Amino acid sequence: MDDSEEKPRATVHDVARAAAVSLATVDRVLNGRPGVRRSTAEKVEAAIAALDFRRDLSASLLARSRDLNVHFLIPDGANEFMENLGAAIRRRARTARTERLRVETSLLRALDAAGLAAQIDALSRSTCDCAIIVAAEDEAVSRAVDAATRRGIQIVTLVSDLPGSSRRHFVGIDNAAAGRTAAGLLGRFCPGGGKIGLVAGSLGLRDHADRVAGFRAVMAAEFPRLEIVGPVEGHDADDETESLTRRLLAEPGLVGLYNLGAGNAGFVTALQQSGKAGALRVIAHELTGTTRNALASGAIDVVLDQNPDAEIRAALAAARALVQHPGSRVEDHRVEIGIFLRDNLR
Amino acid sequence: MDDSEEKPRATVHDVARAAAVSLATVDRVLNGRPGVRRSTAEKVEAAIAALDFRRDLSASLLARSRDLNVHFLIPDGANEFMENLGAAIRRRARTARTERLRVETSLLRALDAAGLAAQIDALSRSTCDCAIIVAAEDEAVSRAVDAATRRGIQIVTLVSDLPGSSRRHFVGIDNAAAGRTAAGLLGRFCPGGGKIGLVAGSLGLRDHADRVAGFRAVMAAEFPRLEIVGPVEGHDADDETESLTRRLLAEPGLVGLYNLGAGNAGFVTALQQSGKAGALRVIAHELTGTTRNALASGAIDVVLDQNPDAEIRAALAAARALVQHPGSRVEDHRVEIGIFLRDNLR
DNA sequence: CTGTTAGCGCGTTCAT
DNA sequence: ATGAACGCGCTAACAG
Repeated sequence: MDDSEEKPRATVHDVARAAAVSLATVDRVLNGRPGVRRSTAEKVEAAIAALDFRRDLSASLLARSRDLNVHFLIPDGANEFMENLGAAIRRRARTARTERLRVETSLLRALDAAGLAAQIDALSRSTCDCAIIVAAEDEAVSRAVDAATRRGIQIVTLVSDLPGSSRRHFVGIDNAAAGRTAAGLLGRFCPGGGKIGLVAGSLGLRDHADRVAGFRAVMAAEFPRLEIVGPVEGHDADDETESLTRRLLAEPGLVGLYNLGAGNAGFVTALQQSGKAGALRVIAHELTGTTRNALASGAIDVVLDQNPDAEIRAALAAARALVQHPGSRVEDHRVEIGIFLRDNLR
Repeated sequence: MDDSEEKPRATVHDVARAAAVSLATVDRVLNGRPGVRRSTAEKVEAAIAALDFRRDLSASLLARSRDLNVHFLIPDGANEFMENLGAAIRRRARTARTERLRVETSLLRALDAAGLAAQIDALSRSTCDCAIIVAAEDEAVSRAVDAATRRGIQIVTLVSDLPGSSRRHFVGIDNAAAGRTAAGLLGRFCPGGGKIGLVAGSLGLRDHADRVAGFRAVMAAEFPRLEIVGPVEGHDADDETESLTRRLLAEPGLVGLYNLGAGNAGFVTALQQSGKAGALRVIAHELTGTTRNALASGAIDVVLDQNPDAEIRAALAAARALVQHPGSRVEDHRVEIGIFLRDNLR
């Protein structure tokens, strides 16, 4: 009825004995420090493999009387989502101290690639085991990531990926799936057919483009009676989003709206003022004060959300794993898309 | 730009010094072992509070050269959900060994309260720090939980709560919210009005009753044009659920179906054979092989899911916290309700 | 009842 | 290039 027996884990002592060397030598090999002959190193590697040795991270941190240092580099309050992300980090940071985890956060000007690259270059191995960054694709940033990796600092990308670089891990949602889901819901919400208005931030942003593509694919395949109007591009700014939304709302035969970008405040304002709030089926992204209120009032039906807490948790778990096994690859983590109606607001 | 400074954490040495006693005495107080005078213990407690001391769990486990022992007591393959839960435990158990966490699992006959109580009574403090149990409400089980708690074993309830007992923590979804969400979606799916059929396992089960209540509340408040038929009770058995569903499907004017219990295989069979699959809007619970296929084929529109991995993760986190701070209360953890269409299947 | 001490698995001087 | 010895925060066996 119970699980099987398990043998105790191998320790550095076991490895040292098996390789016929001292503990210090094993430690040097383990941490890639110099001062060990090629042949000796190989004996140790062999012993490690043979015994399936895995270092005990906790004991390691204890011995160094040092915490695991993780550094977040994220855009400053560019929008409510980033603010929520920051809040999630602070929440986690408090309980993290108990687990010998120390998280530092640097807020950077949004979209300042050069500044971000400089910050990454400034990271030192002695005060930072792993950096978790939110970055737009950029050549300078990729180079900084590569350099940091060579210095032994693990890099994890969050929310938006940096495919070309040597980042060790990505944490974020599947944006094409988010777009598909929005279409699946709106299609079922509007069985009578009609027009659906699309509001984006910028199609130059990878995540926005992915959402549009997913949305289009499902609409075309499953809901031929619905016609897509747009997308318009509000550049994630409230005022621009508001006026564009206002124009969309004037479209005759409009039955639904999908805002896949930020700028929700402007979006909701236009919706309320049109007098059509509640009569149209509406989907937006990210749970924030604005969207929560709109859910409660019925102006928005569904919010798709990338749960900041889940993303932070996944990123920190990845950080731990990477620091513990600097060699092995940790597979990317797609965070589940949160779907919220007023009925399941957390 | 960075976070504030933080002072190093207090250690047992600090506490011993502040209370003017030895380490051993501090340790005795910390672990509630006998052999300490009342007055001495109070001095130590005071010092602990004053220094905001928190024991280092890893160091503690290291010193005892012992893992954190967590014991799962769950129903055997009563249904696909429980199987998924078991699979999630096994998945987690593998990576857990690295973190000095040892998980043991006992599978029990479903709904055998006496058997469960006996298993709990058999738990020994020396081989089990925390038990995580899935239990229906029962007096004997509650008593066993209380006894175990007195023996120093932390008890966490999973999926279904045991409100009367001294269980230290509950992990599960908000079932009323799940019911509300189903209503919110079906209501929007069927703007033309009509009848919605309700299929339950048993209204004697707390979670099922909660779902029905939530569903009813939202339907009454927001969708007066929809009429509820049922609930019928299929007792989570496939054959019974199938015949009851078949009867519901004969109802004239039916536009939607909500199966809030198990027995999905029977439910889907009835649906397919009626020839109405795809024409009705349908919501069910728990992602399983059956429901995944039904989502893909279009027989089911939405599946509400309590993510087993998330529940296991939350339960283990609670176990850790409880063992680390046996005194303090850890607030219950409501797992988010997963909402899946064919478009965001993971 | 209370204190002393060795040691858990690992990292780190400091010798050799 | 390699090893011995001590300490990290905590527990436990043994003295007193």
